[in-house]
Amino acid sequence: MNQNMNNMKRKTRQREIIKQVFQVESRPLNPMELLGLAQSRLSGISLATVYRAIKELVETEWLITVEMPGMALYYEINLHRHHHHFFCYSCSKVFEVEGCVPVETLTPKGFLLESHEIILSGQCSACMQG
Amino acid sequence: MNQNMNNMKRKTRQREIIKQVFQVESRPLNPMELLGLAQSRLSGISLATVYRAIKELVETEWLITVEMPGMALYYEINLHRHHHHFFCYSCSKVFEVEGCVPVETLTPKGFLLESHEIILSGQCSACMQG
DNA sequence: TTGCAATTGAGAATTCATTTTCAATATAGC
DNA sequence: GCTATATTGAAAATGAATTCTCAATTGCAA
Repeated sequence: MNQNMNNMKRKTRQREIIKQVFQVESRPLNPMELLGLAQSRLSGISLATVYRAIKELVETEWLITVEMPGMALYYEINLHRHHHHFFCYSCSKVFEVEGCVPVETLTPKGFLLESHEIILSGQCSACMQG
Repeated sequence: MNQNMNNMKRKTRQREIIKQVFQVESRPLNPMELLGLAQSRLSGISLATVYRAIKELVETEWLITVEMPGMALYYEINLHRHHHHFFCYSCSKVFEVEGCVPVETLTPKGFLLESHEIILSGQCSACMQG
């Protein structure tokens, strides 16, 4: 009878916590970072659940993928805003960077520029002070 | 007696061809691209040999690593020149891009910028014409 | 040419991120 | 509270890139 329940997404403690972590941290996270942060709120949470939640949240576009060169994927809340990233060599955290620069001037002759990515690296302010 | 031969690097057909391919293509190559191009010059060449040669050439700094977001590593001849890259969505080839833009203006307050990476993406001139 | 260590090819092994399996558990409609 | 089923945790399985193993081959000094 209750056909309406088929394939219905349920609100679970794990999924709520995973979204909370992204909101509280407000920076891109990779699956292992996310696992650690989620476990500090609910110790039993598993890596499989983290991956499952990420997958769903990317599919619904609540999260977007951040590809950092040479690293596992990071994910961040989809803010629908053009921006770039800063990678900290000390703590390996990734941060959002606002603004942009005129990269189209670099496009080689005859090439069509469709998108671009700028990755700054160095030390974040927390690591500079530590 | 002949201690001098210990650990000596030998000049082999395979290694010469691998270096030639980088010089002729003059763009970053990943191991599979390199294997294909090398095999067209010497059909028996194996993937293990390609990886071994890359490893040596990176150690001697004849090659440098190019990390493209979300992709296997690419390698390019070390020209000791600051530059960036263009990734073609159609043919997946990576090209060197000359010049730079003032990215330091993007650095968040309190952060220390040590290096940066700019990756342009779109279509290369060959794919635009095809 | 000879001898021997460096190098090679082929495939097995490893590594690591991610996905799947499945029995146990928990959510939501009744 | 009861029930159906979506979700979970734990561990096994997968997939892809890279490294290793080892017997056969090759480069090079003598």
